[in-house]
Amino acid sequence: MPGPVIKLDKQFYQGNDAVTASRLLLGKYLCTCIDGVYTSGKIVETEAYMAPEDRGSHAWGGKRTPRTEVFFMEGGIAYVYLIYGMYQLFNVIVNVADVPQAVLIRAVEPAEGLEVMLQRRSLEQPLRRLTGGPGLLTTALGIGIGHNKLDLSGDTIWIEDRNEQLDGTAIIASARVGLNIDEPYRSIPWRFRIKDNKWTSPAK
DNA sequence: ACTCGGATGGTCT
DNA sequence: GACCATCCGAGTA
Repeated sequence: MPGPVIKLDKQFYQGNDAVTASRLLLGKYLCTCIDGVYTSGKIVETEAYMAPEDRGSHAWGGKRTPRTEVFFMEGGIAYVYLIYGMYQLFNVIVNVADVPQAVLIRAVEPAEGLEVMLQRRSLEQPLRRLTGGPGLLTTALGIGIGHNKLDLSGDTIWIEDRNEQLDGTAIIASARVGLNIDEPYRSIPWRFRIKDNKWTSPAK
């Protein structure tokens, strides 16, 4: 018998480090209600950013700037930023205040609101590029820079546990994507994805 | 199947 | 002014 649907709360976000949360978020549902329009997707790929030690993180070394201040808030809020001038990437800040950790959501599998997502992505068919990539899923779900620092316990963007079973052996861990940094952080396997899922992002 | 380059703008030195 | 936690279309095969 399936259990109840539970919205992830402060307990979850503040009670896990980024690596643990990255694994636990696989199989959960990222949901948005933007301008009254509901869409959702099952999280199938994540990456952990473990500042202050992690050189791959924007908050590496505990660096505080206008952009990184969000990292030092309590877990359970959104960090959304612009990359390459055109893509908006969605992260979840986790762990307690002043421990600057985040989980990047890299891919979701479309769940509800398919027509709206297709429209937002200007696609006719649900191809992998509908939601298979960090800059794509935000477009499909209607997430943007304006949602930076948004509290995920509200009713605009949130994550649900629908109590679906996820076998631990079905998780693939590998090196994170696109980081030009020194070892060991270049190669640490902090990218996680559900094995054999067609919606995971194309990058190696 | 793959490799390559262009688009585009905030952030930090 | 260099660097990006990216994506897509064009070219080659």
